Amino acid sequence: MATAEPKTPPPAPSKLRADARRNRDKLVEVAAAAFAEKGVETSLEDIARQAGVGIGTLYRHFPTREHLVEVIYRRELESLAGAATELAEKHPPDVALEEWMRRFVGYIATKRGMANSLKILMNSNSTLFAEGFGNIRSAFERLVWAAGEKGLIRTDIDTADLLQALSSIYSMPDSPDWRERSHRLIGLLMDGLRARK
Amino acid sequence: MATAEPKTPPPAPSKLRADARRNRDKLVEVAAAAFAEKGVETSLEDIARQAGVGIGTLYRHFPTREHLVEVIYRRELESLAGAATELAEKHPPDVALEEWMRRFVGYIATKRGMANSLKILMNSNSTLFAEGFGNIRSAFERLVWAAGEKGLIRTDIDTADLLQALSSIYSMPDSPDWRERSHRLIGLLMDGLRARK
DNA sequence: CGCACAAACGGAGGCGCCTCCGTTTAACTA
DNA sequence: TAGTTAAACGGAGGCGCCTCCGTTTGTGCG
Repeated sequence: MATAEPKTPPPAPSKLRADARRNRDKLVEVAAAAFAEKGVETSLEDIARQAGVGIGTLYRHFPTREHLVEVIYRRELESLAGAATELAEKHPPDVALEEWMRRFVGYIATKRGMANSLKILMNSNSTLFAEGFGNIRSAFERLVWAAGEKGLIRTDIDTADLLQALSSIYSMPDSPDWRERSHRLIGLLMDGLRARK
Repeated sequence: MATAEPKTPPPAPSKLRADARRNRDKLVEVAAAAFAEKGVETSLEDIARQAGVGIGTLYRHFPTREHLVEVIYRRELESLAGAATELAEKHPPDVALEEWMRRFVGYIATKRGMANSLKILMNSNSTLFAEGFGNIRSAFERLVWAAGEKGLIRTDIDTADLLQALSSIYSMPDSPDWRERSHRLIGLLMDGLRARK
């Protein structure tokens, strides 16, 4: 009988009054930090408080928790894809690739425990994900290709395999030395990639 | 970081003090009715109130909402399987079969909207389901077999197919005439079963 | 400017979740 | 029957969710 209701979609992005825009941006910023630090279960009232707005304002901008999560998720995905271009400009291709992979695992590390919310989103809005993941994949492929082009890494590898290997870090139990472990793994992969076949 | 915690399992069934046993039984009874009528989202405080116990008592017996749902779910599954035997004793095999199918459909109708809670349960406790469904399947097979034995229905049908057909009612949109529709469908299936090949 | 008014704000209030702990009571013993 | 005690009770209280609506404010217009 009572299945999940669609609710009204998040408000159209443009044509907001100046104060509304300001508050919305502030909320997004605070929420991103809060989710990263304390997980998606963070109290929305806390987020509103930290953003210096009333709880009503938060709910007007993001009618459900999932709407907010979606916006943050999307933003991070975009910034990750964008980082590829930026890194490619500032570093040699292989270094750019390695650094990007580190950021990638850092990103998915954040998403542990978010699994539930993400699943709900995936069902209700699967285009978002196709799109987001597509951007990530092509950003990654550009980096790999550039490094291969310069002869810095081998060219006979399947980028999908590589991405899968990185994603599998998701299932590593979280321990204090988590970051080191993942960096070692990435180092290992890079050595493999640099090895002449 | 913050994934779903296991919590302590539901308290062992036996060796309860008399009052505890009474309260537990009453809670189960009330909860079954409430879930059936208003869905799994029903307020637990309401259930406690209706059962005439404090909310603390409810939580002592069922540390999480899922624990309570599981107990109800299991109970209903058992009673459905048990009904097969009972019906078989009181009616001709084909009538017993038809009536049982109606009950089956009525049962799964209750579970709409419960999907979420059930999924959580399935992940955490999959043996429960294997067991429960196994009982249902064999109860159903007994009925079909008995009717076939007496020559009341054909014997060349696959019970799994039939059960699947019944389950598919799950995806029928809920409308006021839902029950009639499902009964008509069952009638149709029965006619098919009775038809000499 | 100053005005009008829709847009946006914000927080009180109602509800449900869950925990904690002082009080009650069933059950066992002498 | 009275006494003891561990088991069980229950509800107050703290927190978070979300809605509703009276108040404030940005914006466009004369």
